[in-house]
Amino acid sequence: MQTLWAADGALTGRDVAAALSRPDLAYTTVLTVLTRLENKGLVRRDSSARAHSYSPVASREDHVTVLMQQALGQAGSTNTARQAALQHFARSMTAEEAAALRQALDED
Amino acid sequence: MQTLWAADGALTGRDVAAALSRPDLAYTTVLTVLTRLENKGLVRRDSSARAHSYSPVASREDHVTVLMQQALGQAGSTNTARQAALQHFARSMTAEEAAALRQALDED
DNA sequence: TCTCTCCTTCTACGTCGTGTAGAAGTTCTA
DNA sequence: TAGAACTTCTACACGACGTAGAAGGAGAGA
Repeated sequence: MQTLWAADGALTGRDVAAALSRPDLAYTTVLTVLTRLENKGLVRRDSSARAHSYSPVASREDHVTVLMQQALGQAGSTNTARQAALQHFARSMTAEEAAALRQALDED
Repeated sequence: MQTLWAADGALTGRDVAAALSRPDLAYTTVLTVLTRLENKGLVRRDSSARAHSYSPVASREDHVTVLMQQALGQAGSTNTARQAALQHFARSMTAEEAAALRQALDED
């Protein structure tokens, strides 16, 4: 679903349908999905032009961050629970990811 | 749903129903949910005794880690995409969380 | 101006996950 | 042997999602 968001920038419904890896999909299907994404607040619509154009509300990175925070929320609300979960997560990462994360933490 | 897993250890269906914060729930409802969790591989069942007992397959921390990795997967498959997402995530954390994560990374 | 084309909006249908639970069948136990 | 405790089967409502057709409005060229 969000796969379409790889093509970033403001796109019209027709553009999105064309950029999609699924040419068989009906145009109205794409529109419906875009409308639902808009209702969920993931996408913003510009209705000024005749062909409405859609753009992502948040960057992909921001979106992933929200998802990760939600996942972390499953650990519980206490600090210790969250920290324990983070420790497990840290051990699950590849070396490159760990390095990138460490660097980001140091930059602060 | 997973709220029940706060009470850890192997519990029988009756135990789970009792430990639940919702006394109004029918016993069979709890059983159904447990069976579904088992089908999803989140819970293991021991059918040796008459009253089957259920225990979590993975610790809460492991489960959260899987969820976080899935979320991270939304960033894309390339290293740069994942690292960018991790950097955003790092900035979204509280100071305590960042400290815990840093420590876990250092322990390695 | 009229007609064709493009675009949006409305409505709909099947499927799946989930919350909830009753009915029926099975097995201990007093 | 009867009752209690358990499991299993089946079911229903509901919301999210994927998919798409029908209808109606507006711009553009003849």
